[in-house]
Amino acid sequence: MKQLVASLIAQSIDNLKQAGTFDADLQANIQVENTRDKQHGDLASNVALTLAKAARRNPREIAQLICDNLPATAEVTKTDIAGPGFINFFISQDATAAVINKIIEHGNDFGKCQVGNNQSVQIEFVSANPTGPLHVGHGRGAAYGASLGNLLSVAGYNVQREYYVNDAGRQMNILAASVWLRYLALAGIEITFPSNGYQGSYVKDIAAELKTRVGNSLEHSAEAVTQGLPADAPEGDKEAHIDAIIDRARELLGPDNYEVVFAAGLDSIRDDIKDDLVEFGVNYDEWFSERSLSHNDQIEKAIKKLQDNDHIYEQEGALWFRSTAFGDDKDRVVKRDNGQTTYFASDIAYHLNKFERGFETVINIWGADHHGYITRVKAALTAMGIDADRLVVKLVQFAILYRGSERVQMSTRSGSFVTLRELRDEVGKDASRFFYVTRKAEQHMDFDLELAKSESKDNPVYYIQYAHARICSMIAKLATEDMSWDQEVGLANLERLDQDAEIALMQQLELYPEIIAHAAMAYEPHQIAHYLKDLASNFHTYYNAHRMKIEDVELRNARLTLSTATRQVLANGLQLLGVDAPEKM
RNA sequence: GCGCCCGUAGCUCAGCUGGAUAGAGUACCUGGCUACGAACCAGGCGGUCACACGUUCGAAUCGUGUCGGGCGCGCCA
Repeated sequence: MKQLVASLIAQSIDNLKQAGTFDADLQANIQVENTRDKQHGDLASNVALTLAKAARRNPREIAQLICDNLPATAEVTKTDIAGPGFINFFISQDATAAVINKIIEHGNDFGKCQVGNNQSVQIEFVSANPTGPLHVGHGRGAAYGASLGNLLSVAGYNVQREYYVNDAGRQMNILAASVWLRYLALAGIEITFPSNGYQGSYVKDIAAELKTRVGNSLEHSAEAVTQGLPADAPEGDKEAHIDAIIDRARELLGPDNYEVVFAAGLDSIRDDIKDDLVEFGVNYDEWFSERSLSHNDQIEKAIKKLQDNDHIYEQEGALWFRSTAFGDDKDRVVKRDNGQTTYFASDIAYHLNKFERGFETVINIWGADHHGYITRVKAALTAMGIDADRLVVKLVQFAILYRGSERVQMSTRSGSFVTLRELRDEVGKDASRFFYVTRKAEQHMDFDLELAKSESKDNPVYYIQYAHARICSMIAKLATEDMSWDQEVGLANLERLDQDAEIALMQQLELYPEIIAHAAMAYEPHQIAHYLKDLASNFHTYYNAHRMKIEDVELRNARLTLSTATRQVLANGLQLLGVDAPEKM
C-alpha cells in the first residue's frame, strides 16, 4: 500500500513536470509513513516539505498541486493537506481488507521476503568457553543470535549458525587439572584445591563420572602431586601454582591419560551447553573446534599468509602483526618468544577459515567486553586481502544482574553465578527468551532476578500467547455452540469488516512484512517482539469491543476469518523469537 | 588518559531514513464478566527526552562539548 501511494505521488510529480509547473530536473525523495493519529488518515507523506526549497514554493501550495494531480484510484478514497504541508491519504476498506487474503494464501510463509537475496550468511554466537555451564549473561547472546538467525532466514538469507568452541588454551588445562584433583579427592587423596581452579560443583560431577568410567587408573599419591609445587595464594603466586599443577598432571599421567581427563571435562561441559541451548530453543548447524585449527596447521597458514603480504615482523623473539597499519592502537603478537601462537592468531585463522568456507557475510555476536578486538580482527582480514566490511560484529551489552537492589557478581571460576538453566527452570523458556529479545542488543539491561521470577506471570509474552490461545479456543468451541466457521464465506464478506477496531487490526497485520524486512536489515529482532505486543493489543481490544459468535452468518465468518489471520501472524512472529504459540494456556 | 556502548514517565523499556500533541508495560486511582477465555478491556495519573550550544521549515533522533553510568585498553584466554 505504501508503495502504491508512493507511486501515485511520483506520477503526480511527473504530471506537474510535464505541465511545466515543476522544473524537469527536480528530484523528489518520496517517503510514505504510517500515521500515528487516524485523524491524519492512514498514510502520510512529507514530500511537499522536502520539495519546498528546491521548488521555491510554499509547502502547502506544493501539497495542493500534488493532490490535484494524483491519478484517481479505488484504493485512495480521500486526500487531505494538514499542518505545514503533510499529505494525508485515506485508504479504502476494500484495499485494507485485502491483507487477509494475502495472509491466508501464504500461511506460515506470510512475511517472508527476499531482501537477503539468497546471500549466504554465517552467524556465530554464544561461543562461551566450555569451562562451565552457561549463565544468565550468556542467555542474552543466545536469544539474540537465535532470533536474528530466524529473522535473516525468513528475510531471504541463507543462514548458517555456528558455535566456536574455545577448546584450546590454558583455561581448558586449568579445567582438566581441576577435574583431576576432584577425581583424586574421591579416592581419598586429599590435596588442597587451588584457589585458581574451577570451584563449581559441576567439576565434582565430572570427576565422579570419570571415576566410574576409568576406576582408579588415574590415581597418584598426594606426595607425588604436590611435591615441590610453588605456593598458592595468598602466600605465593596462584597463577604459577596452577600452572605447576597442570605440568605435574601431564608428567604423572602421560599424554594419553592426560587427554582422557581433558576430554572428560571438555566433552561433558560442551554436551551440557548443547543440551541447555536446545532446551532454550537454540540450535546450531556447526560446533567449530578451536583445536581443529591447530591440528590442521591453519594457524601457521594464516600467519604465513600475513607474512607473504609483508605484515609480520620479528621483535624480541616474537612474531608481530603490524595491525597499526590498519588503524589499530598497537601491533599485536601472533607468536610468542616461546614459540606458542597467541589466541589472536587462532582468531585470525578462524576468521580466514570462515571466509574460505564461502560465506559472503559473517556476523559475530560478541559480548560488549570484546569490542576492543573488532579493530584488530578487521585489520587482519584486510591484511589478508578480505574486505573487512563483510565481517559484521554485533555487540551485545551485558545484562547487569540484581537480586532486588543487590548487584550480583558473576564468575565462572569462583562458581558464583546463576545458570541459564536455573533461570529457565524458574521463569520458563518462553518468558526468558522474550525478556531478553525485547530489548535491543546495544541497550544496557538491568536484569533483576527476583523481579523476573516474581513477575513471570506478568511477562508480556503471555499477553501475546493469550491472544493466540484465545483465538484457538474460540474456533475450537464453535461446534459445541451450534455454530460454524467457513473461511470461504468469510473471505467473500470482508467488506463487512468496517468497525474501527477491525480496520486498526487489519492495518496492523499489513505492517508485518515490512517489519520483518526492516528488522532483518537492521539486525534487530526486538522489533518483532514489540510489533507482536501491538498486534495482540489490537486483537484484545477488538475482541472486547465486538462479538464474533453471532447469528449474522456473513459477519460471523468475516470476523472469524480476520481472527484466524491474526492467529497466523502471531504464530509466525512468535516462531521467529523461539516462543511457543500455545492453543491453550 | 584513549576507545566503544548507553542516558526517554517512580521502575523496566520502545520510538523507523529528522516530521504533526514523545508511546507501551508496570506501579497507583476509577470502571467493566447471569454473552465468545478477566492471563482481558476502557479511562485517569505520570516526562526539562541528562545538560548546553549548533545544523533547519522542523531535533528524543544529526554534529560538537560537558556531566553521569557500563565495558575495554596483556607475548591472558
